[in-house]
Amino acid sequence: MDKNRPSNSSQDVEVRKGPWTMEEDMILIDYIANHGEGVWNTLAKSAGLKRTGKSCRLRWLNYLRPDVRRGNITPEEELLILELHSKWGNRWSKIAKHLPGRTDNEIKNYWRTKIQKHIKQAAENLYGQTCDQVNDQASSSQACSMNITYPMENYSPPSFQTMMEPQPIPAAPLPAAESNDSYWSIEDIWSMQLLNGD
DNA sequence: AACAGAGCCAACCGCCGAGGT
DNA sequence: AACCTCGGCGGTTGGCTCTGT
Repeated sequence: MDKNRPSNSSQDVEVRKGPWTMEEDMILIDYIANHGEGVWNTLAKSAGLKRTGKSCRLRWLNYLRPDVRRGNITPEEELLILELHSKWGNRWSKIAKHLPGRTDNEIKNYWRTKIQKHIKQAAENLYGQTCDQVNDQASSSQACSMNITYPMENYSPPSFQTMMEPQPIPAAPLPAAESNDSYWSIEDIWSMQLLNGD
């Protein structure tokens, strides 16, 4: 049984799903502006929205909140995401707390699209195999499960152009930090992410 | 211009832990 | 202690948009 099933009580109130309309957005914004965030299920009912509390919360946090930043992830943000992901793995909300205005959902989506694509490419370049093949091997290797971190205070970010240009493939999967002017290249980080099992 | 595939992202789903009764 | 409700989280999906052929 789903513990999060909206508490419709006895009367099966119709619950809307799918994309939010502008009217719904306005209702939600207006209600929160006047009453603040409260118990989401109550809020949804009181505001007259035929949505679950969870849906309202998600919409507000990921889209309607005034401090939500939208648009491209900056190179600095990308590096921070990589850094924090290496520490915490898929703890998106935790990572998002360190990126003001970014939501966990946005970071998660960004990771799945942009960064995983780079990891896949790096893996194929490194091993001449498909990412699936590499993942199969990594998942069976104890060495690949270790959590590699790299101190941010010692990190000197490369330029955006450098990051986006194809880098020479490192000879070893885990190059020494000293081998590249004392900081990790973006490809190194991606490779490490790969070997961490992601 | 039309189609197919890839990319992107908003939203839903299911699980878990906290807190209240 | 057991149960219930709620908020929060990570994973997944559906559909829209973009890009290449």
